[in-house]
Amino acid sequence: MEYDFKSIEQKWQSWWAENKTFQAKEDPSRKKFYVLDMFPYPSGAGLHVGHPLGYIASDIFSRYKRLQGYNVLHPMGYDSFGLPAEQYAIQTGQHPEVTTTRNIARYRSQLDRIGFSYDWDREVRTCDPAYYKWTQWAFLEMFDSWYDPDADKARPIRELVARLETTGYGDVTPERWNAASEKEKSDLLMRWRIAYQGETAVNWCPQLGTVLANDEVKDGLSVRGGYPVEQKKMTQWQLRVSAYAERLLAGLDKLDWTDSLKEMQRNWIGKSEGTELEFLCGEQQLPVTVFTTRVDTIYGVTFMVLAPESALVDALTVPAQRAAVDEYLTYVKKKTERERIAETKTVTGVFTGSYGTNPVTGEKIPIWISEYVLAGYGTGAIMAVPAHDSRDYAFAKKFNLPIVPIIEGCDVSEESFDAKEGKMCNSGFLNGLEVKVAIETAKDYVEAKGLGRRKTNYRLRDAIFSRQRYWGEPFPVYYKDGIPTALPLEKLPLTLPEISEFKPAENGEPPLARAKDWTYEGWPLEKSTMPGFAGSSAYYLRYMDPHNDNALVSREADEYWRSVDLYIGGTEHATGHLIYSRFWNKFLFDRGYVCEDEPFRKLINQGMIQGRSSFVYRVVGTNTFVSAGLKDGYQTTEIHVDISLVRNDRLDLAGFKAWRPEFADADFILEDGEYICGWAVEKMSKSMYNVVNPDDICDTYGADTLRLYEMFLGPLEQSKPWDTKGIDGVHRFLKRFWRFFYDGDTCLVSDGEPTREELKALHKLIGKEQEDIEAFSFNTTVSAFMIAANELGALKCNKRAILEPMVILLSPFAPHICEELWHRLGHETSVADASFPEYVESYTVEDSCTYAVSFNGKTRFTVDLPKSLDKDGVEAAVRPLDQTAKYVGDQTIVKVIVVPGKIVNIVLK
RNA sequence: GCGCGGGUGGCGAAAUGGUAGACGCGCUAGUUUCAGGAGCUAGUGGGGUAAAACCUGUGUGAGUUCGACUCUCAUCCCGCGCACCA
Repeated sequence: MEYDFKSIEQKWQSWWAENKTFQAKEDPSRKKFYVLDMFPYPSGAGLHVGHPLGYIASDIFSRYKRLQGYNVLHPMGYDSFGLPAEQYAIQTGQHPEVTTTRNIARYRSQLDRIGFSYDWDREVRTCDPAYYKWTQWAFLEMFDSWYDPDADKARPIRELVARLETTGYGDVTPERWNAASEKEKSDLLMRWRIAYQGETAVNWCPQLGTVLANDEVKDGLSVRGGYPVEQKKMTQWQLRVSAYAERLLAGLDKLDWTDSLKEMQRNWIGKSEGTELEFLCGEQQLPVTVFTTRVDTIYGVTFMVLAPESALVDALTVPAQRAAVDEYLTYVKKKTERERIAETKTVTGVFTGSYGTNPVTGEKIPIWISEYVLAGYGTGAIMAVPAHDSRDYAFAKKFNLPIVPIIEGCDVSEESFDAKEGKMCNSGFLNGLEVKVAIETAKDYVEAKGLGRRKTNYRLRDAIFSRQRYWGEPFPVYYKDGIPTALPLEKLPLTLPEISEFKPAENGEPPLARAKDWTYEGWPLEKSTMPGFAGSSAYYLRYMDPHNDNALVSREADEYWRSVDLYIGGTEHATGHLIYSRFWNKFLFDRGYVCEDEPFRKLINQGMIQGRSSFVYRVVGTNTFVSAGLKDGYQTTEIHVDISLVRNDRLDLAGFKAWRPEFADADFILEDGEYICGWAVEKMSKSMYNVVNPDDICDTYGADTLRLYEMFLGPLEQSKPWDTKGIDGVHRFLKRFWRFFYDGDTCLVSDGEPTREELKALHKLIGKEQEDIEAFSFNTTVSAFMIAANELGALKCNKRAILEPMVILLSPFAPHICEELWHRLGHETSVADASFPEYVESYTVEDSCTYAVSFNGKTRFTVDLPKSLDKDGVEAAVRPLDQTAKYVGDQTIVKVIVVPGKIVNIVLK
């Protein structure tokens, strides 16, 4: 019987499901390993061949760990709340739940065909009330907590209330607190709660009708849909992520993530250490605080700049400048975020008419307003040092403000000197100091004189947590006398009400305003819902204990599974999900609900798989198509052609004619009797006719081939184009592998003793597979299988003692064929429960000098050498021996290069 | 501007400082099969040769080294991230 992947794959997929082969159970007697994929958002388009790349890698790793004896948790679920389903609902009137359920079913059937070892009993869906009960619970816990900077962790809000009542906290005295009304108390507590309501500038997207978080906006456009976003002041629910900035930053050091991803998070958190200084400004001598990282340049300050949104603008504008300032503010306000970004090179600004006093020099300097100063960062006001800051420089040049260099010998006639190097001059007590020293000296000076203080700023903002949307978790909050009040825990989950239409209500309120009786005990419930990242922030915890109705995760389950050992997913979540999850987890850790403060110990980012589009070239004005190699002789238009009509860049002419009516009578100019298509690497999308569906690959080649091929394509972390033409290679390998066992219906497997050569081939593979899988180098592992097959094929080896371990080795990559062969070899239990073959190094040691070998690290040989060594050629006997490097005379051999028969080179130390 | 990755055959790619291009695709030749497809054998960086020999070759230039795709410096290009962040 030939390798019949179709029946094999179906058979074992059902068998695994029936036998619950991959069900994970807590078992304290066994070592655990938790392998997690970033769960997908089930979109209407279904999976293309790029989506499963990471899933295949994690599945291989899971199965590998299981063979190594670990108790593996490998779950899957769906991130099923979110904008696209709701946009679709608005357009079609279909309930998002309906489309979401349908999309999930499609995803599931696509995933099932690939033969993943998921424990589907642990599936979670973020839109399931039994799941989002715990999202709402976590929100209430955050609402019920404050960040205690002394303990450096979140604590119950009642502890803060107790302090406010007795000793006061911050600028709130006990007298003020105790005299405050309920409403005032609520407002005050919002200043400290982890989940709080507050007014800030938000990213408002009119087309989507909702606010968005910073990571949901890119280049002034919404990430979902690409609609323009504008800044707007609104009162919103927010999460105090900024309180965790330092811990989120410090925690990175302990994580086994790639440097680039850590760097992205560091950039996003944006720590900057500097100084805050007070300048007395205007007639009223208003103290204005500025933030700077370069106090050393204080003698070079020639003006100040306020952000247009700064609260001080009004007070510092003198009557004579009022009209000009108003005009400028109107101009700024009119601009969308996108225009602002596009025009960053244009320098704009206006003079307030006021002057401030440099606290160190006493000098009077003009105060300007400009949009290059951001209200949201630092204090929204800066001291400008045009000589040593390029933005200040551009501004000074434009408005003819003085530029005073304060570093010896620098030339500021053409551009500013931003580097932190050189010796200070024109700077009073700082003169002669190196810049780096001067920064510290100036900081000390300013603090000692009481002019300012050291201050650390972060770019990381609190997360805006409300969305004016329907398809998300409702906030478990109602407004009692206008005071935001937590719903009692026993009322959770607060389920989404049915509504008839998904558009915002006529009065501009969120869609939930359309719900009948959206109240609790007669009080109105919150009408916005939570954002997409809410449900994905703790899903990895829920997998540990998905059916628990009393807790997000039980203590036992949490203490057993602890945290994710390996997390695989795309890099697009670097500054969104991966920040929020870490924040969320740290919060739960602070409050004692989980035992690890970091959720994902190791993280791998799989690359994207791009499409490979094919083109035909139509000669302009005709219905004649010219082959790619000849197109230069004609004037042509490039037309995307469906890649299913193309094989190895050769066009299926009949298929092409049948594809579209207008091509039915197409003519072709061929080269060597064939039409060669052009190609390009582009994103996979329907409009480019380059989408490859994994189902189709499973139909023609089988899931095992798909799995092997996706791994073989190249390094996991690298982005690469999908090119179906290489797939035959791995498919051939599987067919060859099958033929080691069967020739037609004849079983070839014999019981003989393996030879040393055969054992060598096997153990080379075992060693390579262990090494490569641990290093996530799956493409070279697949190569190693092929090499082993070549070697064993040349040896005509059909011995059980070799083939049986081969089946185990291959099973993480190609589980179906291996399961089939495993059972045919007489086993009754799954190959997934076998043990990984033990590696014996001595089998792989070379016993002839066929290859170059070295003595450094892995020792393969010792060499008998004469005591006197001649660089140009040494006669020596080389003996195979797996021992460590020996001495030659009193010198250590560091390396010896050997080619057949002679020593090429010797290195001594 | 700052930061992080990368540049190796026609293509995807391998190479602890030690025979560069493993493995696969594609291509070429041979062979097998009624055929479709597939299988098997050999070859395949470039130049050179009847075949060898030989010369050359990992973006570019320098350096360290007996020896560099690999390490260091400079430079050019590509990808990604962050960015009027003071």
